[in-house]
Amino acid sequence: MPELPEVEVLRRSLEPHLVGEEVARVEVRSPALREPLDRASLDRGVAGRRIESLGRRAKYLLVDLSGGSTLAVHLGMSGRLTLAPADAAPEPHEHLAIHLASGKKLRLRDPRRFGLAFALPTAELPADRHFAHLGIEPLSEGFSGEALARAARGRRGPVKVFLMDATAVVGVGNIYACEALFRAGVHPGRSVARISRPRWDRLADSVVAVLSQAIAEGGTTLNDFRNGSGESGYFQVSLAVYGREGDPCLGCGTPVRRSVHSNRGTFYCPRCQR
DNA sequence: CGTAGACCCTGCGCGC
DNA sequence: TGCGCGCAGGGTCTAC
Repeated sequence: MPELPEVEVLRRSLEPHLVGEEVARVEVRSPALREPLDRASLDRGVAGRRIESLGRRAKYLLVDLSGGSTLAVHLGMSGRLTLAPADAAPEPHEHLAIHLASGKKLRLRDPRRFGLAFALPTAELPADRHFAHLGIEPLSEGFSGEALARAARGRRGPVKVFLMDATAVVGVGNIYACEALFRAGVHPGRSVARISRPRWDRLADSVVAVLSQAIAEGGTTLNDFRNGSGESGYFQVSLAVYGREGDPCLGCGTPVRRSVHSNRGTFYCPRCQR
């Protein structure tokens, strides 16, 4: 489910339910995620603490806890984080449950197990190996065509791969990379070395527009977390090219084409995107 | 040193 | 209907 907009929608929808809650206990049901869940570290850094706020960095959801501790959760490809009554039967692939003193539990389900969850002292977060290498936040003040051009300097390869490279820009995954490139009229296979400044400007604008719109649209359907259904607004988002191979381009009617970049499907209009 | 590709894992939808 | 195949929104590691 998660690129930046999905994580941001999740953050906003969970926050009012979680802030002020106290963590009663941490239940590690199955530790086998991308990195094994560390029961002792989660106990130390999460159990018994109060949730103060929810943040986000890249595609990580950050649960800030009392005493200067942070719980970081990454949903990978198939992760779902939902609220449920504490006595609700565990779902299949429910790896972790954060039990709250109020009688609810925050549960992490992740069939493909590409996700992560770990605790760390908040002060150590910037230097932590999961975060230290991350690039610019696309919805932050400093993001612009100039910032993109600067990040791309000295790099090669297709611009689509660059947009999805978290050491350059964070939060842009496969869907929104395709959508932003379509909106900007830029061919996904174009080399980053051959992107003019006006194109970088258009690309930056498109990335911001696509992510913002997705957040806004996801935000219209975010009552799910009360009933724990786990659905998000994801499929409500109107996609222009992603998943539309062979269907007419919304701009010119040319069939949308699919190619592959670093093992990820790429959707684009061969006529509108150059 | 970058960059391209393989790989981690399970589930689902499609074509036969 | 049943089954095998390809594909899936993540990141990282290795071989060039």
